[in-house]
Amino acid sequence: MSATVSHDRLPRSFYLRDVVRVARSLLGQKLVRVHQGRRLAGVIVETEAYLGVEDLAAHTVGGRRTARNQSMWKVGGSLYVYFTYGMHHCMNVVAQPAEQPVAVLIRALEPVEGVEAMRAHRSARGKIAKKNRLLTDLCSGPAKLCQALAIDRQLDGVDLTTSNQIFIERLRCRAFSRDRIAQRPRVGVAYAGAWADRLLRFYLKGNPYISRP
DNA sequence: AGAGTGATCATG
DNA sequence: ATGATCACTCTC
Repeated sequence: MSATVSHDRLPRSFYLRDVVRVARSLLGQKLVRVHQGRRLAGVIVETEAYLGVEDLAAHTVGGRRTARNQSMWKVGGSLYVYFTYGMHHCMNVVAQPAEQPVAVLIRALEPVEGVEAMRAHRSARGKIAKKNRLLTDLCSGPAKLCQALAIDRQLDGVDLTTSNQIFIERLRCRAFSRDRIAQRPRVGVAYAGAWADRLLRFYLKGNPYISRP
């Protein structure tokens, strides 16, 4: 046994639950990326739930199943990474059983391990905003955190319960209480009609690491 | 408020 | 094949 504290990896059963429940329960858990032998990690502070075939904002709306989004159809605990705007990657945690194409977009982290490597990754990509030298802006957006943790399509479809490259460790046994979680409309989905107004974005109230106030 | 950037997807 | 779109970020 190691003398250091070891945190349990979240088990399959965590991910098989209702996607909104998973989105709330992921707050406060630790996302770990092992990259070039180093741990890059951050505490999840902001998420969004995407509800599948009926959700006009989801990539799987209407039952769409394409080369890009096929990972969303996998079993809960799988990773879905997509590329957009010609330059950005975003990562999602798939929830519920296979063939139920729902997922949780990870929108922001509080960086806690490998911060200097994260900064290097963010700087390497063209210009880095001066404000991004601040710890609070290093992982304060879905594409920013993927850049910082070196997450791209190579990781699409991996199983978070077994992968050695990326996984989620349990820091909290219980989800935060309702009064500590803000519930807002999702970002960037104005096109989604009635679904644009649904309160499917979750973040820790008052947390300085979220993507926007 | 607008540019950047190219994969992706529905259409034909 | 083609063109519109895009679960974003940065700078103006």
